Amino acid sequence: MPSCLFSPPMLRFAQALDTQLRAAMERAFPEAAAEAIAAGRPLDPQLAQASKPEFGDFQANGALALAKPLQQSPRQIAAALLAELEADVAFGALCLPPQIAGPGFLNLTLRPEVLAAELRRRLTDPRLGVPLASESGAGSAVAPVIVDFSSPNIAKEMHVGHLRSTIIGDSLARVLEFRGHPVLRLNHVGDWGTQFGMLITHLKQVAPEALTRADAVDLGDLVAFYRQAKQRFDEDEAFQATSREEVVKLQSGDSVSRRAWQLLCDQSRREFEQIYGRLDIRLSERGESFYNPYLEAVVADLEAADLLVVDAGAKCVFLEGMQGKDGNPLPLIVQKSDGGFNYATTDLAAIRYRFAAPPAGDGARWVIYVTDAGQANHFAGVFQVARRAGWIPEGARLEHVPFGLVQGDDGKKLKTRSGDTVRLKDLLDEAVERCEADLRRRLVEEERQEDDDFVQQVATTVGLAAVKYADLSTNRITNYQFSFDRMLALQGNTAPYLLYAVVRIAGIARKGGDLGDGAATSAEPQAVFPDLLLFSEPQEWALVRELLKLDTVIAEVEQELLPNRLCSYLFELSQVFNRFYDQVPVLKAEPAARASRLALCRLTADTLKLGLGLLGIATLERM
RNA sequence: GGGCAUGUAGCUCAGUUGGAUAGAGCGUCAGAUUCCGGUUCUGAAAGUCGGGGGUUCGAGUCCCUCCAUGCUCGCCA
Repeated sequence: MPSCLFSPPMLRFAQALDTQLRAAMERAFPEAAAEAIAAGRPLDPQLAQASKPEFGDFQANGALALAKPLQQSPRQIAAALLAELEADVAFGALCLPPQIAGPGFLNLTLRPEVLAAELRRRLTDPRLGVPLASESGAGSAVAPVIVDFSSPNIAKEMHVGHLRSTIIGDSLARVLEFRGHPVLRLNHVGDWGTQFGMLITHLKQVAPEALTRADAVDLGDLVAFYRQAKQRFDEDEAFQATSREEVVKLQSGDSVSRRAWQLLCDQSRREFEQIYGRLDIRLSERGESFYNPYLEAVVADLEAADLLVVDAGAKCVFLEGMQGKDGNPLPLIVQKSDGGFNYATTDLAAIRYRFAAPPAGDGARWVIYVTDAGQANHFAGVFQVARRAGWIPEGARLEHVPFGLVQGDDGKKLKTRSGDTVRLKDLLDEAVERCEADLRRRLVEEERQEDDDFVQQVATTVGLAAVKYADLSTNRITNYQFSFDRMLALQGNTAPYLLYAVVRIAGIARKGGDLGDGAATSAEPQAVFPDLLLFSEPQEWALVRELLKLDTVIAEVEQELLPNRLCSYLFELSQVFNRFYDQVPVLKAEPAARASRLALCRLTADTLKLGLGLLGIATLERM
């Protein structure tokens, strides 16, 4: 593992310290260091974020691992390292004298003036210290990253299952975009395949107008027709045969079928767009049908690579290291015995196209699939075949980003009382309605007067924020229990709690605190805040340290593709800020302290807004 | 039966290359408030990290095994 992957706070300092520690180790133990380098495993100081605040900012654990090979006690080794570090002028400029603690940990604390200067620098940095990917030297940032997410099915309504993919995918795309990657957000909608054959066949018989006129039926009707069609398909062999013929017609470009299909897609698309609009999500639609022209080439490629086997009439690739029910090798079917293609073929065509160099493809170097964990096997198989076919360029990343189920209070898959799947639209509506009711109750209690626009605006923002935040704040791989009561709670790790911290800071600005944030009366931050920020209270230092962690957290989210890490950080930042706000006066402080404290407020608000923005969550000035 | 994932406080969940006494929120109990919005803050109780074995100076984290739960396993997507 390269050393740039560790994740203590403040990447820049961490990298400097890591270098200094390595040099110190080489000076302290030249023979062991030389041997280690010769063996291809240079001595590692094991620099990490301090596990507790009282241990400082960083800790180096390397001494413990060296005890055995060096035949010395860990504390002795730590002492030798410490002596070398104290002779290093650059280290002394960065850190206070290190402490040896416990069995042999070396605790490092950054100098207050170093922290204050870094904080001051961030006040004038719109990126808040987060480097662009191109600046951190991580490969070429020109090749697009493709995030494949949301992917609802035509003629079906979006439900909670699409919620997670949509929200997680959007957040990951935002983080990657912020880091400067060109991101292609692809909506791989289910707009192709057998279901259209049966739907069109059914509609031709019972509601032909739906296939020739836009708006003849709404999505709700379509969903009902879809159910009926599915039922007939399962029961009626003649219907099945007609449906299959219809699929063939559609796939071969028959104009009547094609037009009917187009109308169905348009109808669904309007519905999807409403949801995406509400959730502030941008997506480029590129459905399964897009890859139709490439399906035969996929099979031909696999044939040429000598991977295809015909088994029971179907063309398949047998997967390495995967077994089916009876212990037989597991095939990935790319062409059915009736000559038709299935979803594996489409997914293979998509991978092939996405990695292919333009203009024949997207030229991606990194492709991310955000789908539920139940598809892990499917993607493992598809990815394996794509690799063996040679479609994945050297050094490219191809990964499935799985997520768990949304469950109800009973721990089972979320359903309505009547047992149906929960429509996404209804779920969002309920969140906003509950927020509004709660807000109106509070307004009465606090005897506040607000107009309807304000109430609507706040309820919508908070309601949608709560839904998104609840989804993003748990580790995506585990199932999570959906609960309006928990996600809308005003305290705890919830969207409202975070939003309230932003509101408090806006309150300080309204009461006369100049945050230098571009309001008509304020000048640039350079003029508003002193060059030297002065902090005295422990609550201030805690906030300084928390604020400076942002760059590390973003790097971690990008590496692990785990938005919940960002949520945890923003929650902790809000807690540290609330402690500061509660215990340290800002507006009533002495002028020198006041300016520095306003700077903390300003950077806290900026950090929360930026972080929530990366989660796709809007903030408010009042609530 | 095979594969993958999950199992941490009463509940919902974190836990970053293996590191110091396992963390948070809710709930419970006990406190704070002339103050920038109390949607706040301080503190306490609460754990055999599913069980067992192993590797290691050190294991919630890695390995083996067993148990429980969920998902998945050739022509749906």
